[in-house]
Amino acid sequence: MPLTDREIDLIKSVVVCRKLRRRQYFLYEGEVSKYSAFIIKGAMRQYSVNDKGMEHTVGLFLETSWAGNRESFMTGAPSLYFVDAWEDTEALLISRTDYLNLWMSIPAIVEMSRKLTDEYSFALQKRLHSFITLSSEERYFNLEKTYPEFLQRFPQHIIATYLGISRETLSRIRSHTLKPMEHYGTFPNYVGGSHAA
Amino acid sequence: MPLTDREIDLIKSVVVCRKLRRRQYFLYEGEVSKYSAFIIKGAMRQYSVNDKGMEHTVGLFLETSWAGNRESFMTGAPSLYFVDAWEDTEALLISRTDYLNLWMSIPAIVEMSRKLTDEYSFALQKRLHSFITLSSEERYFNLEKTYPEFLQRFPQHIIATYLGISRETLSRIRSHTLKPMEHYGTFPNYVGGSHAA
DNA sequence: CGCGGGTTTGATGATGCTCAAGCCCGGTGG
DNA sequence: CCACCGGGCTTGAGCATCATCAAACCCGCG
Repeated sequence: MPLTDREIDLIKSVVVCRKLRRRQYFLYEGEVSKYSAFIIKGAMRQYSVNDKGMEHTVGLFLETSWAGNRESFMTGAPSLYFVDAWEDTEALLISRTDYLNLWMSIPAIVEMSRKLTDEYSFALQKRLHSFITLSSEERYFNLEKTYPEFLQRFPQHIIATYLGISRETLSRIRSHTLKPMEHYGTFPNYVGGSHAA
Repeated sequence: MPLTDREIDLIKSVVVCRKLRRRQYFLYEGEVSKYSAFIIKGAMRQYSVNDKGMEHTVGLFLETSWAGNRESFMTGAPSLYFVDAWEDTEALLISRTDYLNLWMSIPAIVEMSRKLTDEYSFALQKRLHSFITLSSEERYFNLEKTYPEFLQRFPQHIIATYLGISRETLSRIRSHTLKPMEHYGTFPNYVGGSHAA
C-alpha cells in the first residue's frame, strides 16, 4: 500500500516487535487491551473460559492478521476474553494512543483501518450465519474450505470449541467422512455415507 | 451530534424518505444493495432462505437503526440475504455514491460511521459468542435481556429463527419458564421458585 | 361460519453431549 | 532400551436436547 518514507518511519517509531512463547498470555480476561498485535510469525487464539472451566474459542489468528480484542482495545472496556500464543510467535505491537496518532497523521491508515474493520465484520457475519443455518458437520466442512490452515496449525480440541461442538463429536465427524476410503472393500455390506438420498 | 446548517442541508439533499408496506421487500437475495435505510418508524428483518425454503433470520431492526446489507452495500457484491419490512415502515434512504460524497465533505460523518461499524461488529461478536457458549434456553433469556423490544414486535417463529432454534422448541422454552406463576397454588407441595439460598 | 396466521402439544427419532476407557506417540528418566 | 507419562485423539454407552411431523388450538377477520 502507498506510504511515503516519512510515514513508514513514523510507523516504525511507534511499533515494537515482541516475541511470545507458546502458551504465553497476551491478554487476560478482565484486563484492558492496551495493545493490538499484528502477527509476523506464529499463531494466536482468543477464547473465553466459563464457570466450569470450559474454553470457547472466539477467534484464531495466523501471520499477517491482527490478534487481540478489538472491543477492549477500542473502547477501553475490560476484555471478556483471554488471548494467548498457541505457537511461539512474533508480533508487532502498537498502543491505542500511538494508533490514534497514526490515524491523525496518515490518511492511508484511516482507509486501511476502515477496510480491516469492514472485512472483520463481514467475516463475523459469515461465521454467525454458519451457526444459525448449518449443522455441526456442515460447519466443519465450511471451516475446512474457508480456513484450511487452521486445521493444520491448531489441534482438534481447539477447532472443536471454535466450531461450538465437543471434541468427541468433531472426532466422529472426521472419522465418518474418512472411513469410506480407508476400509474400502473391507465390509461387503457397507454402501457409503449417503443413506438418505 | 454537531453538524453545521450547511452540512444538514447537504444531507437532506441526498436522503430520500420512503415508505414500505408490511411484507414489502427492500432487498432481494442476489441483488446488489444500492441503498442503506435508516428506519424512522417500523420494523425490518434480514434473512436467508435455504433450499428447503426455511428462513433464517440474520438481523432484526427497529426505529433509529440502519437496515440493509452492509456487505453488499459497501462492496457491491450481490446480497446473500433478503431484507423486508415486517411492519409498515418509513425509512431514510441513501445511495452508496451519495454516502461516499457525504463522507468526503462532512468529517463528522466519517467519525459517526466508524462508530456505527464498530458497534455493529461488537454486537455481532456478542451474538456469535452466545451461539458458541450458550444453550438455546440461555440464548433466549439473553435476547430477552438484550433486546426485549424484539419479543414485542416480532412473532415467535421469527424470533426462533433468529435464535437458531425451531418454533416448537422456543414455544416449549417459554412455557416451561412461565408455568411456575400460572399454576401457583395448584400443587400443595409447591413452595415457589426459590428453593436454593 | 370458515379461514389463515400464529402458537401449542405430543410422539418419535436424530444429533450431539457427557463420562469413561483406551489408544497413539513423542519425550523423559531410570 | 524400556517403562512411564502427558497431551491429544478415538471409541462406546447412555442420556439430554432438539428437530421434525402431525394434529389441535386460538383468535381476529371477512
